[in-house]
Amino acid sequence: MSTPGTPTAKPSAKAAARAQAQRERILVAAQQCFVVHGFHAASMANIAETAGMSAGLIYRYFKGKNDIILAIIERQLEEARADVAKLHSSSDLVGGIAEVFQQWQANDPSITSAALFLELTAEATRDPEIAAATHASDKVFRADLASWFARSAAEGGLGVPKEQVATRVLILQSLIEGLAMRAISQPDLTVEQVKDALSQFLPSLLTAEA
Amino acid sequence: MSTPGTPTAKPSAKAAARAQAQRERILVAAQQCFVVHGFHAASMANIAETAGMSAGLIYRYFKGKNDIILAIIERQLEEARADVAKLHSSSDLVGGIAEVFQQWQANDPSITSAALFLELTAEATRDPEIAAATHASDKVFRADLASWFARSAAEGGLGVPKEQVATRVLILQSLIEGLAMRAISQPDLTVEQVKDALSQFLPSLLTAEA
Amino acid sequence: MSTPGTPTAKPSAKAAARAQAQRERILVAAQQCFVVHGFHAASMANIAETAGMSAGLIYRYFKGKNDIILAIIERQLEEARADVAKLHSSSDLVGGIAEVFQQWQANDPSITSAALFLELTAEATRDPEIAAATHASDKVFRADLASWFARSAAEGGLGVPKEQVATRVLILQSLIEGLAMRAISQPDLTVEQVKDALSQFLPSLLTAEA
Amino acid sequence: MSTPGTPTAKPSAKAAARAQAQRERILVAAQQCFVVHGFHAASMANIAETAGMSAGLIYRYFKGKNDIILAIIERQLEEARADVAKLHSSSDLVGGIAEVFQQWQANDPSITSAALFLELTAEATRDPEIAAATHASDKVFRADLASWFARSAAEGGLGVPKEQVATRVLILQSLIEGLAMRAISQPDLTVEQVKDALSQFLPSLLTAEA
DNA sequence: AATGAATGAGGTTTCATTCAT
DNA sequence: GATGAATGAAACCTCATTCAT
Repeated sequence: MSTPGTPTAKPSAKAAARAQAQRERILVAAQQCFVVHGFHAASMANIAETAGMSAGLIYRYFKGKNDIILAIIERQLEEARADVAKLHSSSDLVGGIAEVFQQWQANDPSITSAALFLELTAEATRDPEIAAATHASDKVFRADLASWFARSAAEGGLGVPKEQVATRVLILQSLIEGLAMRAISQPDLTVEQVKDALSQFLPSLLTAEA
Repeated sequence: MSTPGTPTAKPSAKAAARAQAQRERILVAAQQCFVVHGFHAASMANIAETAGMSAGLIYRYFKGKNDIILAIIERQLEEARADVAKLHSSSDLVGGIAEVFQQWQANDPSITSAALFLELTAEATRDPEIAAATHASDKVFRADLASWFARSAAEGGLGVPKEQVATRVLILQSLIEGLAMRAISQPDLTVEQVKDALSQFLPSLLTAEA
Repeated sequence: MSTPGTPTAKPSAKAAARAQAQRERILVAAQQCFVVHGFHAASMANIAETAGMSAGLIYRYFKGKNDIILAIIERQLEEARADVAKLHSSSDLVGGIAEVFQQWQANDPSITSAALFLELTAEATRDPEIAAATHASDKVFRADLASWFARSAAEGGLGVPKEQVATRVLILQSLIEGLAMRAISQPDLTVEQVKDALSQFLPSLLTAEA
Repeated sequence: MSTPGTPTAKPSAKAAARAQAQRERILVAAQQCFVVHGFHAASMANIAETAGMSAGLIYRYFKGKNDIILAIIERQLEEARADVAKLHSSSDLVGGIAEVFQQWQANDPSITSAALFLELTAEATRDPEIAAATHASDKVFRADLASWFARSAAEGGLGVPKEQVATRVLILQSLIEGLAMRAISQPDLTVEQVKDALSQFLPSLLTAEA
């Protein structure tokens, strides 16, 4: 079936690359549409137009709308993990979180929108597939955070006592996710206020002492 | 039929009362449907059936689906304020929040569902009317909390220094709302863990000292 | 919920009657469309137009296209049984079958079209629901025929020996159904030819002797 | 002979042979798909995959889906004629028909599926091209049978009186085609029952006497 | 006041067919 | 010759909303 005389490896590799690029194009468009219209209000036609292709073509790359949502959750996990990694390295947790807050408030498309994050979590309540993906994603994310808390300072961690790790991760994560809601519900909240608040209460979470 | 010749005043008052009751019936049904199916997936037929009335009748009391959503936001404000009042009176903030968390996790219909809360907040990003209602509601709620923090202990408050109030309200509210997401994304989180965490970190928020 | 002062029985009976009438209207239109275009080629829009209603309304009375097909199979069974009953009473089997053949050939809409019958049977090969309905329907029909063969002449039957019944029913049914195909594939076949052929070979099927 | 630079005659002959082989490959795949899914439900992509080629390539050999169906009817004619020839030679008509019945019931892919046969006949009701092909095919088939009936026993025929031929062909063909429907609608019918029935009623069709 | 039948727009999805490579 | 990505039309179905009764 392959053209005789040419190695099959190269064309198929090229095709796979193109397919991957198309998937990416669709996901970017979908994320944008979901942010603007919401999961259910965003139509496939909408996504297709944003991606600059016909609606039917999307089904060559995704099984359906739900499949797109699932893929977006995975994207989100990767982004979130990258963000966490950035927080570690910067060792300026307050500044890092404040920046994320600011991006949420500005609806910065370079990170996952706060609204999308909320809607996605709500949807996990109803769609079992989304629930599974969300829970798995969340578990990995928590493990990342926990490992950072538990590692010794010499290894770039915080050296938090083991029996304290889960508790502090819980508080930190709640605080961050709560700020996602604040970014939406309290639009006149300034980054400075957030920084002030975090400066005051984060330190007690990050000390090595019990 | 009503007695002929009677003035219209009394019947109309009665009618108004009935209208209010009908609205309430619809809202209760709608809230239930929204929790189960989400805003967009919940159909008017669904709501009508849950309310035990015909679909057409709903349009006598609400202009449309959006109108119902708006009304539900108002309901939520009232409920949230009532919850805050309960927290004050009990003076056991940790226990109170933990209880709310538990209800969220169990999807207890006696309080606003966590999923509905999230979806509603997300929707505020898109619908200006909902945004306005949400922001107004949030403002009142924050004012309630702030007043409680600011009031002296003698008056049933916490006696927090005025310049500290906004900061602490921000942290507390973020924490609580973050727990709404935890209730969904981390289903194996126990109330005990939440209580432990809160017991450790809430006190510093509630002291009268700077 | 019902209008006070009026008995609920009458309106609901009326509603049920109307619903039944609508179902009938849809089934007639569907059968017509299926005959003209075939099962899959006939669109819901097509059926709706033929029935003189909007496409969406059909879904109030039928769960989907498959549901309509299933209902049509049941209709067919009833018609077929009625036809068999006619054959008994007339005691002119040859003339009766010849008439059916003529109606098949003329695509007489008053009986099930031969083409629809064939397509439906073919579909039973693929759709389990249709298979179940078809097999059940066929069983009942065969039992009707068998009972006629087995009953004594005094009771309006043929008095065929019991051990011969199944065999003869098989031959008769094959012959009749084969004529459905002849009506389509051999359009210049005349009723007279059919009558001649049946006159010659049916008698041996219908005698009481072995 | 084949010196380089020769005219295009031989290569084009080769090309034609290849084209014929490709058409055959497609037809085999199509028939298989039609049996499994039906005419309309079988997709071109499906056929292409079964044939082990790309969807686009099919259009080099066939004008479209309808063109394939037409070609399949012709195939069927050839197969059916071959089957008839087999029946003659075996001179065991009962056994031959019973075997065909068994293959129909088992959906044996080596002969035309009963379901495909039915669907195809039904389609003839609607598509004039298919009708023409079917009728022509049927005519040839009947002529084959008639010639067998009419030929003298010495010539390997049955020696049936000329004025009886058409009648008996009609009955025989109806019976056989009716068994195609029985194979589908009466799945618990056994080959033995069919053989018994045929043994009893076929002889009268095959005698040389009037 | 109340019903629920009816509509029409719009949603997701499939698929025959074309065409650049 | 061969591929398979791409399109566009059309399919089935759902639902907010209206309106005669």
